[in-house]
Amino acid sequence: MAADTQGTRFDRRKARTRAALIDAARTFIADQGRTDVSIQEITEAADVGFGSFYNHFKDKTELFEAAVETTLAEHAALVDELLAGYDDPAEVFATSVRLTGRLQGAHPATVRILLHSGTSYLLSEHGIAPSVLRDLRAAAADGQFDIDDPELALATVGGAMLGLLQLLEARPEMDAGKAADRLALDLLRMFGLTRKAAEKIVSRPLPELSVS
Amino acid sequence: MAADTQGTRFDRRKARTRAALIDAARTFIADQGRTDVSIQEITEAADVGFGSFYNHFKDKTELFEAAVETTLAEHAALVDELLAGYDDPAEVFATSVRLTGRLQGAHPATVRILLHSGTSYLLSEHGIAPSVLRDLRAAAADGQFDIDDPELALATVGGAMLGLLQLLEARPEMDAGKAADRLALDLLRMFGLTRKAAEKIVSRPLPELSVS
DNA sequence: ATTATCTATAGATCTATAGATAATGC
DNA sequence: ATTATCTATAGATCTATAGATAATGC
Repeated sequence: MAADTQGTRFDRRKARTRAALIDAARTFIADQGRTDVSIQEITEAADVGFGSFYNHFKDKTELFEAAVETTLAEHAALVDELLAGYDDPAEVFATSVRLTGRLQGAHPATVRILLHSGTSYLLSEHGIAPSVLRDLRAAAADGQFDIDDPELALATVGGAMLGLLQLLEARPEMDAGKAADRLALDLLRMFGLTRKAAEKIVSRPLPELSVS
Repeated sequence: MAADTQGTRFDRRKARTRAALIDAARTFIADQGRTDVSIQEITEAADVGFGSFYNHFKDKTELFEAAVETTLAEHAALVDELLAGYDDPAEVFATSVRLTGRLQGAHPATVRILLHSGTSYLLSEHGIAPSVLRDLRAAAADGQFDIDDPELALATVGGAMLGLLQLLEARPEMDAGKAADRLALDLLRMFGLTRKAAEKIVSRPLPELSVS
């Protein structure tokens, strides 16, 4: 069997402990929305000795920051992978929105964690923000999108996206795909496309989002 | 002198203590982004005896919820008052966005608290959500806005608004008024207005936002 | 007389560390 | 030999309550 990771067996054991702690932290955020659990509860949930916590994190804040950043990174990696085949910036943008709006079924914990972090990570290096910003700049540069300030556009669409996820959490009976597609359409229109042009982009087939 | 409030002097004293606690809680959120301060720190900041806390709140959660709700209510009252003279739904909507984007100068603590609460209050009864929803429905009903699902529209614009506030927090050198007006324009366009029509609405004079 | 406020404190909880144990490297 | 893990615990902190005090109502 191949090793899970690079490095010695020692390193892998260490990484496993760290991952167990981060996973426990993520579960507390996603299931209970709480970050004020005791370190003891965390190590118990991670099935790890209490003292091991301090081998990896200075305090709880550091653990929860790592947990959120890990989640953002995984989300970004997922979207990146699914969008590998696309290259038109407007389509890449619209597809990111359509996919993220459909995330709840396959990755409910990720959605909860994104919502828990609120807007504080909208401009973060760790999530999809950098690549979305790149797409927005590209679409603005080739004249597809009418954008004045790409960072403002990024903050706007990121916030709107969180708003959609929040609504879907509150209204589980809603059709998430329909709502996500509508948001994508609205955002394209916000960038100056006609309804017709936007509909065309939004009705293209989506890559498959599989449960992990 | 007139009493601050209805009720007996007893009631007023009680209300003052409660308000001091809520104010202390708001200051902790706004200045430090922390809700994990001890009850002792809170009562000290409020200059209130420790035990008094329990006359008003069951626990810290209850206090901080009250603090956020109070802030949302004040924000809604402020926007309501400033918009008293307007009646065209599209203009009311655009003006709400333009004003809230300019909130930071006059009410920085309010902005911090809105951001701290993230998207969780986007659909709350206590803030401006109910009246924005009303405006969106009205604008959709008379054909000014192309909206399919008013709640989706509400979540979208609320999230976008939070995104703007987050960006302005991170980039204090930005021109808040310009950014807010641009967001208002973009959102109008999102609802199907042409750039020209949106510009016309967004260039109307604003009511004055005074520091309180 | 009533009720909110305040002070003091018991008991619970929580953090951070020290020292022992176990796993791996070389 | 080295290093992460684990267990145990001292000391700090924190919560919730009890009981005393002070302000107001009638």
